[in-house]
Amino acid sequence: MDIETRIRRRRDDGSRLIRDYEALSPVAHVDDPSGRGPAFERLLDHLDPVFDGRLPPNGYVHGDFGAGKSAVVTALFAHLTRLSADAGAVIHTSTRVAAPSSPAFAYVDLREAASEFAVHRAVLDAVTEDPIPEHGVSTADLRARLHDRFGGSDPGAVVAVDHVDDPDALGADALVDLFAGLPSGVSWLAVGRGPPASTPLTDYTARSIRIDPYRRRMLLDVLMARSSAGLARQGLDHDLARRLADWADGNAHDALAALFVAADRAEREGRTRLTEADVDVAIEGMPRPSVSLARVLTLPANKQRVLRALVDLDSADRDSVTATADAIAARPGVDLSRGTVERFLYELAETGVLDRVKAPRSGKGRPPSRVELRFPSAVFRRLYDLRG
DNA sequence: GATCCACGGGAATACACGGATG
DNA sequence: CATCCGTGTATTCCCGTGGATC
Repeated sequence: MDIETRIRRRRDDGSRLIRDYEALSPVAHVDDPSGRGPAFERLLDHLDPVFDGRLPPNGYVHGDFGAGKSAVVTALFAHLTRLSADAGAVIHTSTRVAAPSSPAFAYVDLREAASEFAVHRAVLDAVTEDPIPEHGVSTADLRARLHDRFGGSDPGAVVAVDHVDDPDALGADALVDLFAGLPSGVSWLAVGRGPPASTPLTDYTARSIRIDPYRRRMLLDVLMARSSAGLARQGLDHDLARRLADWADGNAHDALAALFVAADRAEREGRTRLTEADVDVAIEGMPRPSVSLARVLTLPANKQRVLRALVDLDSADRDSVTATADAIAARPGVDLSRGTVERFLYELAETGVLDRVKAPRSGKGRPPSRVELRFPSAVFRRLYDLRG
């Protein structure tokens, strides 16, 4: 916990249950994910060559939703980046005075880098200090810069590429092409949910590393750690945590999301401790399978705006996609055309952020469908509003 | 002037149904 | 009875335009 957080918590009055939303957020990854030691070890084994200044081969990290893949990989790459910076090993300007002596590290989230251009840009941005333009320069141009940097005697870079099988991300074929176009001095570590056999990427990897789902005991630790960081003292009873952990069945995302919903409910009702009912209602209302809130919160701004309006709609306005689009487009703050909102809704359903269910037909023509959320609305609402 | 990308708009296609047709 | 057709919606698909930035 950093100093600012400590001060903020000290200042909070004792009557509030939720002290720190960020600490409860299923989207936030902590610096040192508890209980993932073995996964760290296996990743370090894979990356071992970098400690001799050499490049490891390409790899693929896989595991179920909520197993902690992103948590482990982001934490590990953050540490490695820091270490190599501290060691002065990396000097990354285009006019560098000394050549670095060991590989650089970059973490790229395909949810945020949604095009070939954006991926190239993200890699460059991570390994250089120079600002990289966002416009006015072609993708080929950026690729050329990467070749300039990593084509020759430079020790190269290891790039973690997260969420390779995200429905909104570049497709597998595009990724294969993209990786093939990278200079030989770049080694990649793809991260996805699917087993190795499910992606053509593994045709180009030397190793696959599986991250197992959280064991019950570990998930319990995660819940207790997060609630002690984010809730009032004694806010979460051990038995209730166990109940959440049992229900979540190894999925840390869902466990934390449910905890968040339960805490939100308790707080709204003025309590300073979670009750069994809070947890029951939260679990009851969790869509399963759910879509990652991190995914929802990295959607393009206007799509999030549409979703933000959607979660506040009365059910009366949600009888059909058309009606929903009308209601959303009419809201202040959403200045998209009705047609665009409607298209967004279809697209969001297509990629699994929303669900389309048959609605009772109302008169003539093709029967309409209705959209339902695949994520807990309370969590999205809070986190979205928190970000202003 | 170049580049990327989000929007808007609308054409094309799919679907459901009832009635007409063979 | 099986099929086709017309009508009214729903859904998908595609592409030109323009803003923002370099």
